[in-house]
Amino acid sequence: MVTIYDIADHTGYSIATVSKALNNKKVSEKARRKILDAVEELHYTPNSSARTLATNKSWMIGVVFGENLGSGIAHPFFGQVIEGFKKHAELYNYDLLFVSRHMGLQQETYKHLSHRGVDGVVIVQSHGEDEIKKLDHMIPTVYIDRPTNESGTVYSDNQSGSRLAVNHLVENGHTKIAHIMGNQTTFPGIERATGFKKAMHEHGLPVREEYLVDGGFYSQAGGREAMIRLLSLKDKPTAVYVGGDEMAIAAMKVTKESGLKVPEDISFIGFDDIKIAQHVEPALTTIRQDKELIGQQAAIILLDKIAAKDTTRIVNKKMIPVTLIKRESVKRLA
Amino acid sequence: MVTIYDIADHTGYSIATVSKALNNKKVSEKARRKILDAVEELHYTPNSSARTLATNKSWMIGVVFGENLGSGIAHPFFGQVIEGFKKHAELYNYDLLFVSRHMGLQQETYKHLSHRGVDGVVIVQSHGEDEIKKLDHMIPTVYIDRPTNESGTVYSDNQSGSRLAVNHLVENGHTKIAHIMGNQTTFPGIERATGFKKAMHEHGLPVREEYLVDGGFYSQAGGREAMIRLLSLKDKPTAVYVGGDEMAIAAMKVTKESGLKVPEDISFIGFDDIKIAQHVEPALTTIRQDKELIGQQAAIILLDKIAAKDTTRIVNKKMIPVTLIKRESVKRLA
DNA sequence: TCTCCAATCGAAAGCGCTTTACATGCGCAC
DNA sequence: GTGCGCATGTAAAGCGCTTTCGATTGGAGA
Repeated sequence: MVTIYDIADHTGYSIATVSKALNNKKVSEKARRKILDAVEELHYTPNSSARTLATNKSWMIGVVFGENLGSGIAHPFFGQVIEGFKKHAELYNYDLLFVSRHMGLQQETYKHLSHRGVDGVVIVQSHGEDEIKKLDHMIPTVYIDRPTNESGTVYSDNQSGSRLAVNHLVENGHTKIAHIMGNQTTFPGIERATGFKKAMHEHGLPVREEYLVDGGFYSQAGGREAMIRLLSLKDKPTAVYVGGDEMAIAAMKVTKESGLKVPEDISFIGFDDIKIAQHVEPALTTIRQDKELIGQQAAIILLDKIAAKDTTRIVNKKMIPVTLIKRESVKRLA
Repeated sequence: MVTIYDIADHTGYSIATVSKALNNKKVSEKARRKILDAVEELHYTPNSSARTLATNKSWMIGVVFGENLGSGIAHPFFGQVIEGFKKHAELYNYDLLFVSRHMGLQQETYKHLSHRGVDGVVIVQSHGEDEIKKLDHMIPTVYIDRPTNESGTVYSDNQSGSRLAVNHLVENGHTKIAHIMGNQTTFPGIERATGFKKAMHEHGLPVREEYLVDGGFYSQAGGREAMIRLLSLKDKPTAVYVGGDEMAIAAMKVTKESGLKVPEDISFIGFDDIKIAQHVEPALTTIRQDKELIGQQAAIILLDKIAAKDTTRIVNKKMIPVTLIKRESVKRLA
């Protein structure tokens, strides 16, 4: 391994001067030139551990996926969010460190992150595990899809999304509208359900108890179960607003299996606009979350925090607008 | 920041003893106990940079996505592969470092990786960019979906996949079979096309020039273009084997748009079995690559290399079996 | 009681880099 | 010729940890 000592020997300068030349500090042009030439010639590569040790700055950002996200990196929603985050962070020369979480306890994850000396942390999850809050006292942190009063966070405007969905349904003549909710301990689940109820009230529509079913943690299995419950009702809804595309897709599927037609008999609106949404039959009308933008904004918040050595405990929340994507799963009622 | 010096002061032992206790080296039970207690009490967290500097071992594995993979982490195929890789690497306490590649040149990526001192590198891409080979002389490396004579690599048994596809089509009475190829500078593209030709020959079927079209880099746009060319033929194929699901989905879509029925008029088989495949209409019959397994096997190879300080230049290639997933996009010819 | 050995611990060097505080040498004005 | 200030370079300490090798200790055996 070639070090600055080798460069120093080779050029006749001291290691201090070499270090300065490499860091664009003040040295004569002549020295800089000679040193840079030697760097080239000897194939010198700086050692980031040594630098981190000396400067206490790692240029790494830790990425933590919540345990409930089984698919991790490959998650259809959060994967894209992280990609958006990464693109922005890269511009500022940060690398992303995906830490392992098999140690189980969040407590351990938090220790691990500080062990690694990351400059900041982005946490991707939607519920529970408050233990990790401790992190924030130590390392700049930004949360995605999860509110917090201690830190930065970015999430979609879930309530407006619900309103968009209900409005669209009402405009198409629907009044018997059900809602398959995401788990009610998750932030998006709660917000979307709340928005749904508000929007129904705004239209003077009743929120019927039996039209409000829990679909669990946004999986197809959960969506399927919830829809089955809805289908077993004597007085079925004519439209259902589903708080997640995966659930919505499963819900559509099971209603088709039951012999009903989508959207002729029952209309559907999802939430997320994951890639699959446009490919199912009928193509799913849904509320699109801007995943790239969410990731990017999270990166912006985090980098700001890092730069500011933010000890001021500023709480920064960003709500990202959502849009209605009209496709084929909603039918106008005669 | 609390260091081993603090622990040493607090317990009365030297930093050497503290270090040993923390690393399960030989110290008395009494010392170990006192030290571990102090660690707990003072909330000591080791500093990985210092340790890496001293041991020359970072416990990080660098992850590099090829530039041609626009979607990066969110890629429907490679995202899952990396997730499989991660799961295995985690078991051995490695963290994954996704390095930024905006610096452009592979040359730079390679420097960056050695700058970071990662213990190993996994490269995810399917073509070109040979510059990165240099890496392998420095850092243990494993490639995914890309052959190399210098290193470890894992990929699916593409040729067998093609055979599976062709056999299935032939069994269903098809003889006029076209192939939309992945770009012929990519390894999977070449292999699948080769396998296709071989299989056709085995069945005594001609490989017609105009039935072999290039779909480019596995995108929907490319698949669409290629299919349009096939549809413009006077003598159309009755089945097309598409070297990638994204392309296949687009191809099916455009033939439906053209007024033809799938699979009644034209049957389709894809390759990959990405998540969307089962949701399109008709559900796509395809050759499934075992993404988790590919990732896991890549991790196994890499960790072996790292452990062996492999200077023996062993070339380790693993070919992962593929399976035919029958769904609805292939129709038996009358 | 004395010797000797094994077990246990610690001093110190070193990993590669940054940074402060100071030394050196130069040109310039007087 | 003297003195001054400035530009440039360097010595050395320090970041937190590992590891070698020698010092110390306690106890077993004679």
